[in-house]
Amino acid sequence: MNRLHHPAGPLGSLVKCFWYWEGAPQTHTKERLMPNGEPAIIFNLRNDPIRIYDSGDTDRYSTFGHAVLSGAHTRSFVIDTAQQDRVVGIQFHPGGSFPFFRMPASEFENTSLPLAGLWPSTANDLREQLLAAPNLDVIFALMERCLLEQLLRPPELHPAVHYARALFCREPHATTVSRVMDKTGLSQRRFIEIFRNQIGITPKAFCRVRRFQRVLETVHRVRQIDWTEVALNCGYYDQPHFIHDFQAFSGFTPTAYHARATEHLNHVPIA
DNA sequence: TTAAGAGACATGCTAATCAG
DNA sequence: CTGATTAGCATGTCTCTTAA
Repeated sequence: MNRLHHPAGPLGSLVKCFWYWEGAPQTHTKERLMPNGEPAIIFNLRNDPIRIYDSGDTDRYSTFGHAVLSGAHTRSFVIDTAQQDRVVGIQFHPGGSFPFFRMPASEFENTSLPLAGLWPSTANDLREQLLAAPNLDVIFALMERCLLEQLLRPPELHPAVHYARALFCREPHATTVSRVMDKTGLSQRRFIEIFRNQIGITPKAFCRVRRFQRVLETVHRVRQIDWTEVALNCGYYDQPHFIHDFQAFSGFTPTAYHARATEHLNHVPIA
C-alpha cells in the first residue's frame, strides 16, 4: 500500500508531500537513490534501524535509528530495503527543510543524520504517536502538526533563493548562475552563501542536479531511447559530457540505469 | 557501421578564501 | 558584510575504444 498526502497552508511551499509505504519485503535488498537536491525525513515503523550504505563500497554502512533526516544530495546513495516494509516520510521541496532546523542546510549536504539528534524532545515522541495511529489520515495529520510546531524560522525562503530555485527548476539547461545572480541584486559572494545556507548545496550543483533529474523524467517509461537526443534536449553539450555527469550523479551508465529502472525513477534496485 | 562510453586538453566560470 | 583573488571545476572541442 502506498499513499501520498499534500499539505495545505504554510507547509505547502516547503513540503512536496507526505508519503506512506507498506508492502511485502522486496526481492532485492538494496536500492540506489538518485540525487534530486530535495531533503527528506524518513521514519521506519518497523523495529529495524535505518541503514545507509557507503556510496562506493556497498558493504560498509551506517545505522541511523528509526528516523533520519536526509539532506540535499548531489550524489547517489544506497539504502537497505529488506527490512523496510512499513515506512513514512516527508519529502521537502528544495530548501524546504531549512526553517525546521537550527543548522544551515549546507550542514546536511550529501549526508543523513538521526532525527533524534536534531529534534531531541520530538523525534521519538512523534514516532510513538505514528505507531499508535489508527489510520493514515491520523498519521499524516500528526506529521503535519509536528512540523508546524517545529518551525524555527519563517516558512519561506530568501526572495533571491526563491527566485533562483524556481528558475533552476524550470529551465536548468537554459540559464547560468551568474545570470540569475545579476537579477537578484546580491553580490556573487552573498548570493552563493545564502543559497547554500537554505537549499543545502551550491547554485551550480543544484542546477546540475535538476538537469540530471530532467533526464530521468524524459526517459521514464520510454522503451527505445536515443541517448544523444536526450542529452542535447536536456541541455548537455554532447554525449560524452552527458555520460560523465550521469555516472557522477547516479552511479550508473545511462543504459545500465535504464535497464534497472522501475516506476520510481529515483529508486534503482541493486543486489 | 553505428552508437555508447572514455578521456585529453584549453578556456572560462564558480565557489571558497582572505583581507579589510 | 563586501571586494578581490584564485584554485579547481565545468564546458567546449576533438579523438579514440568498445560493443552491438
